[in-house]
Amino acid sequence: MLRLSKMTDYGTLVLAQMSRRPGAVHTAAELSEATQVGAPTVSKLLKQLTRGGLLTSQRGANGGYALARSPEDITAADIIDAIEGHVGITECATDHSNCELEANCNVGTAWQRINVAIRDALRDVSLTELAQPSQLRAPEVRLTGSLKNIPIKVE
Amino acid sequence: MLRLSKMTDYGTLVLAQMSRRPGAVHTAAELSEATQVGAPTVSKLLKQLTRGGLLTSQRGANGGYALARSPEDITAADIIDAIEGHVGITECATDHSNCELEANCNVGTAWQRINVAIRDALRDVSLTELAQPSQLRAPEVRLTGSLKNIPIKVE
DNA sequence: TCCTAATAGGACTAAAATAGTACTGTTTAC
DNA sequence: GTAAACAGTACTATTTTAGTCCTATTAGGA
Repeated sequence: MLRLSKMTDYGTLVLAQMSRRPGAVHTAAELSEATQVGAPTVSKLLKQLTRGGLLTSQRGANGGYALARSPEDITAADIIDAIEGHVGITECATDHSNCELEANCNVGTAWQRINVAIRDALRDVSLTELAQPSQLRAPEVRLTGSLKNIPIKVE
Repeated sequence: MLRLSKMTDYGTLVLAQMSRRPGAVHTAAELSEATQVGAPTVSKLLKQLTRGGLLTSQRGANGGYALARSPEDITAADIIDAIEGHVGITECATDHSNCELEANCNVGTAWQRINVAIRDALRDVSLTELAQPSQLRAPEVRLTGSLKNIPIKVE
């Protein structure tokens, strides 16, 4: 847990690809070709990103998708929100039926603090940075292959 | 995504319960009773937490589990590591077979930066804080019921 | 020594979330 | 009017997570 879904991974690839020509209009087929992610999947992602306000779409012949704003103004938080929905670190149920012991459930604000810190971190990184080839490579980390192949060892 | 699994949620409840009497030895049955989490599940959690070094265990009659160190020295990161394993925000595969396009996969260090920020946030919160009844309640947040029932709305 | 209380470990099943696909409808350019 | 392209939705398959159960091991006490 605490990791990105594959869809977000793919979504980042697609957006990174688009950010190479920020003004251009890209078709789903073209982006699928460029990223090697399956066409139906790319199509689904593009719809989600459009609904999330990150892309604009143009129907019909010569239509396609374009970035709704400059890559600097798109953050990791935006991408995750668009693809995974706006979820926090803890689940939330509007229904309280399964919790008998109130004594144990004062475990709230500390997690909220963590959650805010996470969102700050996510908001602090732009698509531009996400799309950038990495100059400083961590010594033991291999950086070929897609995002999902980057072993991240923290501490 | 980017949320805690139920097991981590339960694990926190169990640890919070134990932190009330930091030196004491608790049996799995007792903790299940106190937290209302199913006995086999609590048992499984306690094993994981023990393997993770957060608890010490004593077998046999009068045996049970105790905190391996003071609640101040147990962090949210420790709990997550013990229960969910030491994972980063991105998946990691040792096998590179599915990634054809190397051009798209320079998307590494920015995620690493985010990952480090997240781990810092998790390391900054101790079990003591997690177990504390929350004094400052966010206005719209209901803090009765278990952890999973706290709707966390960020921004 | 034997019985009971307790954890250790692992295998297995069930449920839920995710990923991926397919189909049908709508819009627009030529 | 036809083809290109997105929009929306429903469905299936896969994977992950949650939860249960069984057997083994350890330790205390009668």
